[in-house]
Amino acid sequence: MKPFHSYQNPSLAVDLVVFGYSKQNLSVLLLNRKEAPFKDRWVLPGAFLQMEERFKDTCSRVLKTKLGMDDVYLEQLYSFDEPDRDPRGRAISVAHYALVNPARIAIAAGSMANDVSWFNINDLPALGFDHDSMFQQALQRLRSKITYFPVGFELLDDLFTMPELHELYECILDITIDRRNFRRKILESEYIINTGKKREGSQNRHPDLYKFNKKLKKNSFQINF
Amino acid sequence: MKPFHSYQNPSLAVDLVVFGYSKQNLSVLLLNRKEAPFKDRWVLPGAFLQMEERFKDTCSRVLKTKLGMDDVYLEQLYSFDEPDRDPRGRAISVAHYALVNPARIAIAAGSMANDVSWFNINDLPALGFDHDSMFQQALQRLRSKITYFPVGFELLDDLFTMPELHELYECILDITIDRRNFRRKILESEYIINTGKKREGSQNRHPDLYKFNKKLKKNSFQINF
DNA sequence: TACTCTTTGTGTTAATCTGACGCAAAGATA
DNA sequence: TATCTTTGCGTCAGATTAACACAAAGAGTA
Repeated sequence: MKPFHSYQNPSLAVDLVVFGYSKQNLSVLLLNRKEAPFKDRWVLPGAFLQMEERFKDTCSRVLKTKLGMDDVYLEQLYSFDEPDRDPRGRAISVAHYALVNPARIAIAAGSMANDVSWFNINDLPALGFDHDSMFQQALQRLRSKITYFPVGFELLDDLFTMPELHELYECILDITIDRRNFRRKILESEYIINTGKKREGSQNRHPDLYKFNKKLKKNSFQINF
Repeated sequence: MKPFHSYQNPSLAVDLVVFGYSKQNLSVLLLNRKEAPFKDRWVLPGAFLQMEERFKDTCSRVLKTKLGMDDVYLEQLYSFDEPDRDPRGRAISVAHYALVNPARIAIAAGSMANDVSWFNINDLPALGFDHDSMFQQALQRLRSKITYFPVGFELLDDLFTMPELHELYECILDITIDRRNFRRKILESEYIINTGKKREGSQNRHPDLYKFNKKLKKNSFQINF
């Protein structure tokens, strides 16, 4: 199919804010550019749309081929259209964010090791293009979303403990939440289920293992921290 | 500037969900198509991007030339990219929504009268293209936004009464809200100011006239109804 | 002028929710 | 068995909310 419109259209791309949570750290995946523009600067991974691709297809392609990730939570954020956002010419980018559990993927393998890296969100370098504002928008969206939708389980293992979930929320929202009040609110929301099992191996009392409730009655809730 | 990317890019368009509030009715502006595809069907107003235009420029152009509107509240919603969403060929559309006060614009003037019309949101025809889902998404966003950001004043006159604001919220959210509790919450949010004047002419007690507080300390709040 | 009807502005109160915190059980170590 | 830390469960005062009562304002009417 050919475009039916009269003038030469802008290039279309996606850019990805890939969040990973590991060891009480929320991180973002960045790429070190090897060519101009923004040579040697860190940027978000992205790619131009290929024929007949939908945005999510392009995102999956990037995640798969550049980063070796499969089956990732993905959400469209916003489309960036400033005419000069790419020095090479007019390009429109549809920003997305992804949530991955770094434990499940082999990221720093092979040739990638040098130019792909996780950065703690509190310690980011200045990014190329307009990627700083893409990141800010993604972080804002994630912070907002986690208070009314169970996206946390995308970042954790299938089984997790209450303290782990608690730390995730504190880390993402960058606030401290009373442990006991957090437990009460989360349990009232009914979006996690106690499996009856316990996490073994720790020195002190073994915490209960929970899993996410996949048959939520309501598909949204509101928790105010 | 020419695209620097290799393949022929999809066409790029914007589509607009224009909300208007009048006489206790929330309405959307629709266009009756005169050509195929979707001839004689109602659709959202929209247009293809022209050279160097940003999305908002294109939106303003549509609002100005097709609908005679200036200076309208506008927000980007979501980009729609299904390959077959336009039978004429691959086209990507960035949906926006706009809030206007119908009293301020002369809409049904001249040649437009036949093919442009307001529809109550509860009484919409089936729309062409994928515009039904665009509308649904816009309504959802508006409902969410109005609970944490003062967008209501875009739909009302500069001066308005408490009962008018109350009705606007009930209409948009499609719920009933206790009049007195609504007053308390809105006043606590400090996003409106009592002007001291009163609306004259009504048969009963003359309600106070309020205006929106343009120097809000906090730029967001949360009201739960 | 006094009475009625309706709308609008203000206040009250009981029920609910929230934040802050106490305490005991569980597990490992000494 | 005692100690230390973490985890699970409960309590309670203060804040917030929903439901509702009531008086003031305005216009019409007898």
